[in-house]
Amino acid sequence: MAATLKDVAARAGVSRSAVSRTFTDGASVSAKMRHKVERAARELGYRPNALASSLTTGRTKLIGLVSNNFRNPIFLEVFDRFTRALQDCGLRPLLVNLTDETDPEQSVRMLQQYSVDGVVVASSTLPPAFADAFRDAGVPVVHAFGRSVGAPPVHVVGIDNVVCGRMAAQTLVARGYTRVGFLGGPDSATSTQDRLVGFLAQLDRHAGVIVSQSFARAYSFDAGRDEMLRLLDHGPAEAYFCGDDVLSIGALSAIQSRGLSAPEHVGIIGLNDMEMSGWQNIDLTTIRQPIAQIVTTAVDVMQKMLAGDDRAPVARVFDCEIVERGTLRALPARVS
Amino acid sequence: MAATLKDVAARAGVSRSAVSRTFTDGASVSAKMRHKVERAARELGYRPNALASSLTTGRTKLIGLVSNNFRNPIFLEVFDRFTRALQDCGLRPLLVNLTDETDPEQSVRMLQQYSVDGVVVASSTLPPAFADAFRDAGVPVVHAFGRSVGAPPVHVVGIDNVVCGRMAAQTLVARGYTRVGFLGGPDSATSTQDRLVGFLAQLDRHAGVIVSQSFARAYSFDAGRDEMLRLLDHGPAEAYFCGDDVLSIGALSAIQSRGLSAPEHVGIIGLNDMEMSGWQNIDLTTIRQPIAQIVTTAVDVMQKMLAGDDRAPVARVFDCEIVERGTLRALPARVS
DNA sequence: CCCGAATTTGCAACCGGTTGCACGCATCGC
DNA sequence: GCGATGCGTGCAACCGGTTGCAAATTCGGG
Repeated sequence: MAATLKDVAARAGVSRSAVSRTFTDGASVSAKMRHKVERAARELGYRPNALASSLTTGRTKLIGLVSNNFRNPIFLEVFDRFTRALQDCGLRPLLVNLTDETDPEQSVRMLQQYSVDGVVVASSTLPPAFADAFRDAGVPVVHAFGRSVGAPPVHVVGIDNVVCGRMAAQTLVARGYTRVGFLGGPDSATSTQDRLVGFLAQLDRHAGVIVSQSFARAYSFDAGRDEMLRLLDHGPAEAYFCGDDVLSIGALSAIQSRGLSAPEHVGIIGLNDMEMSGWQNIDLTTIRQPIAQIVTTAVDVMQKMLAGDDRAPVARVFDCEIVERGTLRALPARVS
Repeated sequence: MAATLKDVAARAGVSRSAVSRTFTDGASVSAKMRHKVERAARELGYRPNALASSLTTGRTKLIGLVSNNFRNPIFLEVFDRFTRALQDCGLRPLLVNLTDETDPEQSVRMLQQYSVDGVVVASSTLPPAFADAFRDAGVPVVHAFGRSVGAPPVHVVGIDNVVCGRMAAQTLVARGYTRVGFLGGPDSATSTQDRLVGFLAQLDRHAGVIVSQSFARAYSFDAGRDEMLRLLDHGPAEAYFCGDDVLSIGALSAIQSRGLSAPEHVGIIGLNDMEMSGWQNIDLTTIRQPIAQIVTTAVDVMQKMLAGDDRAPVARVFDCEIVERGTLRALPARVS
C-alpha cells in the first residue's frame, strides 16, 4: 500500500541510499538531490517506516509507560502530562496497564519484544523490584512517584513521603489535636509505609499525643469510606492523616453519612491536592504534591539517559506544601 | 545485547528458518527440532523481536489509542478498560494525546510511521472527520463515544445522544419542572449538539415548558461552575440538564457557593454516572452510559477488522438509563 | 586548465526476522 | 524393491530501511 523507500528512489531516479539520507538529518545531500527526492516523496505520499529504521538504528522512540493505578483520578492528570511531555520530545508512549498483572517478568519481556528505548514506571504502589527488573534487562528506566532513598537502584523522581508524614503530623499538632490517626493506603505500598514512618517519628516528639493507625485496602474512594465507617464505629480519633485525597474524600463521605462533619467532629488532611479537592463541596485540606514538576523531570531524566548519559541513578526529590482548606480546625489564636 | 535468531540458530546448530518456525505457530517443525531450538533459546534468553517480524508479516499488534479528553475523570476509567481489553487480546495501546493538537493529519502520519494495525478513537468531542482521516489512510478504525448515525463513515460504538437528550427532558417534565435549561459542553462537540437536539425535540411536545440553553467552554468542573455562576446571576431555570457529570458537579458547586442547594433551589441531572457522582457528598442524579460495554464492543469490533472482516461500517448503539439520586425533586404523587 | 581535497552519490551488506521453493529423507502401498 | 507421497529442513530472497566504503563529482586554488 504505502509507498516505500524503493518506490521513491525509482520515481526520483536515484539510489535508495539517497532517499534514506534526505530523510535522516545530519546526512550529506546536495540541494538538488534533496529537491528531487522530496518531490517524488510528496507525490507518492511517502512516510519513512519508523519501525524498519529502528532495526538498524536500534532506536524506536517508543517508551513504555507502566502503571498500576487506573482508579485514582490524580493519575489521569499524570497520564495527561506524561503523554504530552513525551510527545513533545518525539517519543511515543506505549501504555502498559499492570492492574491485574502479577508477574513483572512478563511486562519486561513484552516491552523488550517491542524494543522500547526506555521505560517510565509511574506508580507509588509498585514494589521497587519492578523497576529494577527493567534495569537488569538493560533498559533505561525512571521510576516516577517511587520511593526516594539515598542510592536508589534506578532513577527516581518524586517526593519524600517520610517528610510528608512529618508535615501532616506537624500540622495536626499545631492545631491542637491530641488524638490523631493515620489512615493509610494499602500497607504494601512504599508510599504508605514511608508516610507512616514520618508521621509517627514526628509525633514521637510530642509526648501528649495519642496516635492510632489503620489501612484502607486500596487508594480509592470506596476503600477510604469503608475504613472510615469502621473507625467511626470504634471511637475515632480527632483528626486523620489520610494516605491520599481520594481516600480522604471517601472518609469525608463516611463522616457525612453518619450525620457528622469535618472539621467539627473529625478533622481530615489528605495528600495530592487533586483538582476536585478544591471543589467547594469537598474543600479538603491537603498536602500538595508537585505533579507537573515530577513528570517534567522524569521525562527530562529519560531524555538524558537516551542521549547516553549513564550516570549512577539518583533520587530527585521535590518539596510538598500544605494547602489550607476547610477540613481541619483553625490554628489556635497566637498568644502575643 | 539481546540474543537474536541467528545466535539461537548457531547455538542449536540449525538454520535460522528452523528457529523462526519454532516460534511461529502453525509452522511445521519436528518435535526433536523444537526441543533443540527451545533449549538453545532458553539458554540465551532469546525473545523474538516483534518489530522485526512485523516487517514481513505486516502486523505490529500496535493499536493507536487516540483521545483528547484527559481532564474528565470518566476517561481514566475509559483508558483503564481500553488498555486492559487490548492487552487481553495481545494488542498494545500506543497512546496519543490530542489535547493541544490541531492537525489531524499529523497524528495520522505519526501512527502510520509506527505501522499501527488499527486505531481506536475515544472521544465524544473530536469531529468525525478525524476518525475518517484514518479510514482514508487505509487504517482500520473504530470511533468509541462517537456520533451514531445511520450509515457512518467508520465503525462507531456509543450511545445515542439524541435519545439521551430526550430522556433528560422527559425526566424533568415528569417531575413538574416548567422552566428548564440545557447546560451543554462546548457546542462544537457532536455529543453536545445531539443531546441538545433531543432535549429540545422532546420539550417541543410540552407546550407549557420554557427552555433555555447555554454552553460551558469545556467538559470540566471549572467550566461548569463558571457557567452556572453566570446563569444564577441572570435568573436561572428551575432545573438543568448538564452535558456531563463533571460539568454537573461544577454546577452544583456554583449553586452551593451562592448559598443555594439542589434540588431545593435548582435541579440538576447529569450524564455518565461517573464513580464520584454516587459519592454521598455529591449524590448526583444522572444518566448512566454503559462504558464497559462500549469499550468491550469497540475492542471486539477492532479485532474483527484485524481478522479481515471489512463489512461496511456500522453504528453500535447502547441504551442509557436514569440513575435516580438526590439532585432532582421527587416525582409528584401519582393521582389514582 | 589542471590537480588535489572536499563533498556527494551509489553499491552492497546488514538489522532481525519470514517464507516460497526445492531438496533430502523416511514412510507407505503394491 | 520400486516409485509415489509427504513431512521436515535449509537456501536464499525479501520486508523497509541504514551505513561504511569507494567511486564519482564538484570545487577551489594556483
